[in-house]
Amino acid sequence: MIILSKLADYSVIVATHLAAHPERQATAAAVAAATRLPPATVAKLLKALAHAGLVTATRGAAGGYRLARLPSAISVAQVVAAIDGDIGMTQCSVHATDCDRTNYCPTRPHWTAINRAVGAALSAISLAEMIGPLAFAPAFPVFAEPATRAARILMEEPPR
Amino acid sequence: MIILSKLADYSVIVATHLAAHPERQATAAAVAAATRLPPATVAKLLKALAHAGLVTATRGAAGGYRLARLPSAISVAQVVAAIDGDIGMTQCSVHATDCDRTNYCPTRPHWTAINRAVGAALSAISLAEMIGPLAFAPAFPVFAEPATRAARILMEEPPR
DNA sequence: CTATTGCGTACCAATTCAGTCCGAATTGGT
DNA sequence: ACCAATTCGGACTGAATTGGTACGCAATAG
Repeated sequence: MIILSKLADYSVIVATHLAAHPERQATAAAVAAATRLPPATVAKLLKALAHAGLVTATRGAAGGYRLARLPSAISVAQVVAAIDGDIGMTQCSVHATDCDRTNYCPTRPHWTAINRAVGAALSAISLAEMIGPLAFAPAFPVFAEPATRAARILMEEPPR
Repeated sequence: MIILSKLADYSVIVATHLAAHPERQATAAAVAAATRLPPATVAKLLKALAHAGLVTATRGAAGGYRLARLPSAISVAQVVAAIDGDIGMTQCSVHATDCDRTNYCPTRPHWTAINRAVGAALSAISLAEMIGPLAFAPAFPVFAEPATRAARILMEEPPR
């Protein structure tokens, strides 16, 4: 099970690359060369990011892309959402009206809570943090037996 | 962007239904009728869950399915993994060898950390908790500006 | 004026996904 | 001994989504 689409994955790589070199403005081709991703696809991604307002584009010769804000002010969730749309675990959590089971489905409120948690996890990490070394280290084994409290999901930040 | 596949979503509903009625053993058709999901699909899901050892199947007349363990000992992550395979945010976090960018991709360690966090979030919730009322309530807005600490992602459990 | 670069859209190929069906194996009842 | 009910384990198909490309247009620097 792969949660992020390939394009969303790429877009984070592209955005992180821009964040790593904030001084110069890079063309789509240059970013593609640096990240070794397909040029046409990178161009498409940068267009989408520009549309979402995360990067600014200057046209014409000597044009290129540049982050619209500081790397610390752009979250991974925003980059992913620019490509894949809203984050949600299930069908009914994205467009709730489509699910005719809404009334008698007991799992729905839990899904929305889980959604919020996952979305928050991605919102909590900025591009600046993606460049640097690991800032946190969750220690839970992923497939452990269920813990008693869902609140203890992420770990404390280690002492720096 | 929808994170879980429809089948994984259904499988949680099916498993939750079994967890809600642990006394009787239900046929695939009965579960399908109760959940109003396509019968053939429910049968397929139950097969997969049985293969993963989460439910036990008894064949023959008066056969049916039953949870293999107590609802509190089965996590949502296990149900999802039985259908969709391992949980991972990106390609390279599931099968790391395929990604030839491993060496120079600075985002990879962060993804693995995020993966663990999401997997832990799903592992922390058992089927028993999916039946009952909400046990936790994350209060973070999903698309807020990135917080400084990724560790503060999930909220404290509210006083019961 | 021309080369370069982004913009928008349309398009194609391939993979994955949701769902169905069928024969075999197993068990309970008559 | 036989039959009906039910799961098991495949294969199979049709559709939807995704990844990736191509092309014409607009804008800008030199």
